[in-house]
Amino acid sequence: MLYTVGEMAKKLDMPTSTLRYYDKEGLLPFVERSGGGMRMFRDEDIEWLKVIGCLKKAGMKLTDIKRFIEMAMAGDETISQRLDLIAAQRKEVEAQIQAMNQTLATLKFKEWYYTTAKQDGSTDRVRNMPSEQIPPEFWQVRAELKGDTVNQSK
Amino acid sequence: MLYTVGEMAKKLDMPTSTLRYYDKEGLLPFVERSGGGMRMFRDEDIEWLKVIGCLKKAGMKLTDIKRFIEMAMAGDETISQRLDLIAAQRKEVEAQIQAMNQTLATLKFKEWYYTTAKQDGSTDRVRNMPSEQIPPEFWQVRAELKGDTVNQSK
DNA sequence: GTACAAGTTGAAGTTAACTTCAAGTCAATG
DNA sequence: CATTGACTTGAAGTTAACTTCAACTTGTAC
Repeated sequence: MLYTVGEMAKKLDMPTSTLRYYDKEGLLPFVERSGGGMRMFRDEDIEWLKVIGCLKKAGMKLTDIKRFIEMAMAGDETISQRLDLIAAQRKEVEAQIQAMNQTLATLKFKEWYYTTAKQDGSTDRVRNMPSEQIPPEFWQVRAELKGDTVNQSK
Repeated sequence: MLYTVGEMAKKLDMPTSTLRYYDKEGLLPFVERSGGGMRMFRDEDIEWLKVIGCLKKAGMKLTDIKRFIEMAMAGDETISQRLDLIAAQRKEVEAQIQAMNQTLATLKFKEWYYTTAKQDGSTDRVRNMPSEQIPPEFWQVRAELKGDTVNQSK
């Protein structure tokens, strides 16, 4: 089955302009052309585009994704490099998730903070609250926000 | 304790240009000025800057962060709005973490894929491998990449 | 009081990843 | 074979969040 750029865009739920842009940037060396010069996507190209989407979500720049695609086009001699790149990116994403969890912890503290303040009708009490009155799961986050040093695990 | 923009930048490990930019954009209405017009940061401003950093990591735009800061400056009447904003952002971050985990799953599949291909010296076998020979934890991800419909839990 | 590092401002430049536009071509339909 | 909607291209425009620059001022150290 062959698809025009518009059909492929609909399948992947993205604008045609993005597909054309990716092609222009060299990310889609696998798309063929009709006699009249139109892009013809194959079914298996969907998988490539989904991989591109994954790498993008992982935070890779288009130029780096391009290099990955070029490696893949080069064939089996690049398998090891591709593995390295994917493994590095996996570690990257794991680090990002860790960072996001830290951000989440801070937001949860702030949510508790404003929930408490809302009950009081004022931030006065919660702002100056001593640690003993604060749920333990927030101790770490609050200390970091305030710049206090806190007991390190050791 | 008072700090100049340079001292504060060092404390927060960010360029002075960013602090000045944030100030220009109205994110730092709390910084005072010396007689000669220099920004004087207080210790408690560090906390505000860390909160701004948290909201930025959470994916908020500077204009929205500005609105939050303005609310905080307005005082206790805005507690409820601030709570709503933080709670919404917390949900946002939870969704982002979920999405990141999906991306991670795809990368892990790809890592297995290229590890297998590397052992074979070719992608041929793994590319056409039937599901039975693939570790079950990758079935879902591979099916989504290929666009296959897979058994939904129901 | 002079040097000089560090501060100030407004304006312009940068970057990535698109999007929009204009002018023209292709292909399916009746 | 004419219409029309979807396609083509290169070029220019957009956006957010900064960074850099130039010209000038402030504050501290000697």
